[in-house]
Amino acid sequence: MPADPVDEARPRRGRPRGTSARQLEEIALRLFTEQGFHETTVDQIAAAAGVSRRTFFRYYDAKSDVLWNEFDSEVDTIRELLADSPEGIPVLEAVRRAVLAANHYRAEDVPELRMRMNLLSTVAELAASATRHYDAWERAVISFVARRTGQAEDSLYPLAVGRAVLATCRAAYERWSARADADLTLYLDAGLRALAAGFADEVLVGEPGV
Amino acid sequence: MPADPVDEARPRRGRPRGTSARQLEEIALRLFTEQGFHETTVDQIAAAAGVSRRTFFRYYDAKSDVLWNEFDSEVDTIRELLADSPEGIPVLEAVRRAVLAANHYRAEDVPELRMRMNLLSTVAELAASATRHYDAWERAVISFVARRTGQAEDSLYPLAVGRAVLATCRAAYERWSARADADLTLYLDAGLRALAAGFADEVLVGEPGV
DNA sequence: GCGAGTACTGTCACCCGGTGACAGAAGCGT
DNA sequence: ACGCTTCTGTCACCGGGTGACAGTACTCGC
Repeated sequence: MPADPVDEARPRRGRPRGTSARQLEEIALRLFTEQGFHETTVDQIAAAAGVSRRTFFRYYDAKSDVLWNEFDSEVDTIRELLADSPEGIPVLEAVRRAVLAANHYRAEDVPELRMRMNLLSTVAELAASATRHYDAWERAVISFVARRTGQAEDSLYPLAVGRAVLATCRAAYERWSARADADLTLYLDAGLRALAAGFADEVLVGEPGV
Repeated sequence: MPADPVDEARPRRGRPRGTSARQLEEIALRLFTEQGFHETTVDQIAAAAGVSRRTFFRYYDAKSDVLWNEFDSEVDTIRELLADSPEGIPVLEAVRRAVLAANHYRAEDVPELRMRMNLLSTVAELAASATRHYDAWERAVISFVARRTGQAEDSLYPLAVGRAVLATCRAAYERWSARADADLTLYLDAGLRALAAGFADEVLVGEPGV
């Protein structure tokens, strides 16, 4: 995402924008759900927003980036929460708290969130694009673990923890978006607790309260 | 990968193949390391193999698939090892053993393996393509966990275990390909043991024996 | 109000990855 | 020799993504 440093105060200098990253995301989400990801061309999204194809690519580097707008901003939240985390508690416990705190959505945003996540986990190309966006997320955790354990960021354990935490969260996201039976944070909590317990056989026997 | 059911006995019916998936992989790996992934076009790979561009896409569905040839076959090994796993031992312990057993490479294959992994973890587009290939790997673990714990395959815990295991292995792969200081299996073993211990702070303090 | 600078926009041309259709090439069996 | 089968090359096309460049619509200083 090249520009768009948040919708600031009105008085800017040059020509005003013809659209916004957020508007493009909304339109894209609607078109994707209506007619499918592959069946929707960038031209269509751009046309629906009243801009040219070239302009679309000035807001997003790729067609598959258009649904990640909101998610990307969540990373900063997690990084801050981890930085403010108290010293005493175990690493995974701190991570769990930060993740849960960052994943509270307003009830009115939930339907859109579910739509987006359904697409992100269903369409192969979108799932592939996840890598790049989760990277920053992962690095936030990795840095935190490396700092807490006094290791280099390219050491095995910080790397493994960062990836495993992310993987667990993605499992929770997916489980949640597939069925509409419980709160997202409930799954995140259960998954991360199981991870911290080493996925011992005892904790694997039951589903979290449905 | 559409066709290529392993190089069978010679006497086949129609026109003989002009190349093989393996040869294309070797050529691609060489060109990618020499001049970069993006700088190498499919035309170049095909030309170096003496076939047309169209033929390349009959061996691989995408340019970014060309380095996954060997890896894809490894999945069957893991699935079999998990199926033959004794009943008594914990789930994660069984998974760890299967992964370690499936990841023994002949010393002469190691340089190529490292080249490939370097590219796969360095080039963004290749890292993104990993999703699809790891999927089968993940599902093997998920099925196993679901069977052992008596849960559905789309339940949270099997999903989380499968993803977390894979994530840990990827961390080990990456750590290994970045530096050439120890055996791959050593990192896999250390990572998976740490995962089974819930990444408790005590085990995170030291690097595995270097 | 008027020009200068600024920040965005559209148009155009181009490359490359990926696909469907179809004809041709090179082996097999009888 | 012939048909069948399997692989191949050529061609045409679509769509994602990019660089270059000109145009547009603002704000600011005067």
